Amino acid sequence: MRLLIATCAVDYSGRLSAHLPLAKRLVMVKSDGSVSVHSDGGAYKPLNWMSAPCELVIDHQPDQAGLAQVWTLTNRGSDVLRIAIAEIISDNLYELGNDPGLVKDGVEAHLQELLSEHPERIRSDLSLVRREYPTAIGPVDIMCRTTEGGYVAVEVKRRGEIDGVEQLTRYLELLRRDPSLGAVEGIFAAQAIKAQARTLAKDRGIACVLVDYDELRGLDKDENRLF
Amino acid sequence: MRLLIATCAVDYSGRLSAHLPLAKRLVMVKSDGSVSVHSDGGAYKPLNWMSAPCELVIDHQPDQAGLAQVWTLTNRGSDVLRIAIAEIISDNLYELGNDPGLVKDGVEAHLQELLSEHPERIRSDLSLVRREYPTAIGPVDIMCRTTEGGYVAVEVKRRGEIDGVEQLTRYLELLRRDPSLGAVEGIFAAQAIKAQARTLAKDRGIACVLVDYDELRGLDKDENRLF
DNA sequence: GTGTCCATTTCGAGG
DNA sequence: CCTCGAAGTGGACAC
Repeated sequence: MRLLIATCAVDYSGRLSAHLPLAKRLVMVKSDGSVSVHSDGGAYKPLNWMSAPCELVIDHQPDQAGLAQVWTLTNRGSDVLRIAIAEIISDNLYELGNDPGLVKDGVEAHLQELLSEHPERIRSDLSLVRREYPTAIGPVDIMCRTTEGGYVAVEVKRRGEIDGVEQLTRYLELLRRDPSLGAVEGIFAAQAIKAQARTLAKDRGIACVLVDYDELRGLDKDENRLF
Repeated sequence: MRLLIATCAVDYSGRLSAHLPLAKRLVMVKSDGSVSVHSDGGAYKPLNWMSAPCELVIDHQPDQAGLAQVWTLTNRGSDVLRIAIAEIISDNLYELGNDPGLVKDGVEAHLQELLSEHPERIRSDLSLVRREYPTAIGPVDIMCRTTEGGYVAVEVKRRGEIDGVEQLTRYLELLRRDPSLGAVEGIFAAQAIKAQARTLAKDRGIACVLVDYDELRGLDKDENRLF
């Protein structure tokens, strides 16, 4: 990784056009060739960048007065990132090696997995038909049956928002056209559900269920302990 | 901005749990207090981070053997980022000052602006009623009338995807309940429209129109040249 | 402050 | 390889 602190102006032309006037910034060049230009504020997102794969050409003798170097980055598309460097304050190269990578826990996939193993936690009368129940417009997260024999389509989200309700509505529309299923209920299950999503769900006759990830995980662990 | 190259392990606990085993990485501390941990690959997104506002506490005498420092970052929520530093390879502080900021051109707002100035480019029989036409559930991007006097609601997207069709559908549902408008058509306009979005739009009786930003911008420039 | 929607989204999984 | 959905999305703007 190469870390350059420099006074520079940046122009990007591609999916949009963007310009950065001359100022002191960090230019990060990763070993895969990708480049990002950071200011000393804002979140982690750089002001400008070029993702790998891309090609870097450095002009050490730019025509324009006052410029030390001009970097031109291009990729397969028509994107061009041009970094005009007036002054280099520092320039360091580090050998970091490959990163062993991030381990995540607690994303939607885990929630869906735990809920499908404990459908009674969604509603006491439910049993699992299958996860990722296929339909023409995409898979229903969890398909269940009630003790009465009716079908229940469950949409799982970490955060319940309006688009999740829309998604479940589309599935229900389709499933209810299938005469082999009979009546199909809809349940929207999430760790937190926004008021507007809750309102829309109610309007559509969809039940909302709040789920507790930590509790579900605990349940799972307790069960495994029995063996 | 402080740039630290260090062998470190990272743990995040908050909206999810994540762990990074010991490896050499870049730790970037911005002047607003935010911290991000970067590997030497991937896109610009860091492996882990803590956004401002947050608080950093450094333990210079950690109990655990082999650790030089332990950084603990906390924010208002219950998020905790812990960076266990085994070895510091380099540590530099730079004074970058405030960034003058980015100037962008070509985002959805510009597309909407250009289209509302040239509604005939959406469909030849259209004239503008108004941009951001207000409804109870949010503004319609562009509202037009036909030469016949019918209304047409236009949803503008840079990239046409399924949620854009859903959004327009909600607007149309509402607008069609308004007896003062009469029949209301829907048009989905975008620089590119995905197959699934196109299919859903067709199913909903919504027309799709592809627009060329460069051509529109050219049109706009030509027109201005006349004066 | 809250809610909504865009983004050069990035990232990962699945076909 | 592309397509699709999730994200600790972040950020901007309206209400």
